[in-house]
Amino acid sequence: MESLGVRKGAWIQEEDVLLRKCIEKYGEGKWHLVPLRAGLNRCRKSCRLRWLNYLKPDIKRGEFALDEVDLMIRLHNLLGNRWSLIAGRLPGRTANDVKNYWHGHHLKKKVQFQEEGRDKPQTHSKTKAIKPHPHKFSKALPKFELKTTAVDTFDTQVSTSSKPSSTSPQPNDDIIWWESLLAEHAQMDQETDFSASGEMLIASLRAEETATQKKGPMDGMIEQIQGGEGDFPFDVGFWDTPNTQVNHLI
DNA sequence: AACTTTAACAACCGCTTCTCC
DNA sequence: TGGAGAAGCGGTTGTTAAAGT
Repeated sequence: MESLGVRKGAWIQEEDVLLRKCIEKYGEGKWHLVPLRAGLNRCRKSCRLRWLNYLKPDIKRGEFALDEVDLMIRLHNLLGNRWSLIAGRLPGRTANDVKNYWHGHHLKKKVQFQEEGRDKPQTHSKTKAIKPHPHKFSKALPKFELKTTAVDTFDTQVSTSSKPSSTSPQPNDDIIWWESLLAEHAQMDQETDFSASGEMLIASLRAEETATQKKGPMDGMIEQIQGGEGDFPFDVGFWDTPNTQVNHLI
């Protein structure tokens, strides 16, 4: 329960200053303490969102670049409306930014294309999304236990793929499973450029696995797919020239 | 006035921690 | 001491209101 009588609506500059000072002093996290520490009459979630979507120093503002849009479309095609995961692969962009852009710009263009009877833009009429693994893993969960639940039709198709056993994790089994899963997905996308998405992910995962042998294959992948801010090929130039750098990986 | 853009809220979910038995 | 349920928290996403053009 949030305390009664908390302020709502647009933030004023004074509040921003208080919040910024508080985060600078105590760091991110412990959001339930932030209103108290900052002396703000706001609920914890309001403070958190204000920081993450607006005040955080590394937030990139302004128009989305073409390569960002391209990557966004690819990831949306792969993941569905998992805005936080998509934003995690777009440095400086927040889930809110991505979501707003998608609704404000991308869907509008999509409708425009359809109305003009032109070739469909780079999106699908029906998203076939891969539901990523849980954002956090319970300590009680076996290391390789996957918890995939159906998102829409795609997941039911995917469920027919033989998933690696959680009880006997074999090296590469998870990669192989993802490989076939993404290959299925890529096949559905053959008429578009998005077929590269799955291969990009697989190539990245393999590279990641090689680079971090000390980790299990899924560890690296999960971290990446969860949208962490670690080093990931997606962020370092793989996508600078969409659709052109994929070939050398194949 | 209509449309677009964007910040913020509300609802929901999953996980962790706490409390009780 | 361990299990079950409740409560709290952080995080995500859909929606909407307000500001801007």
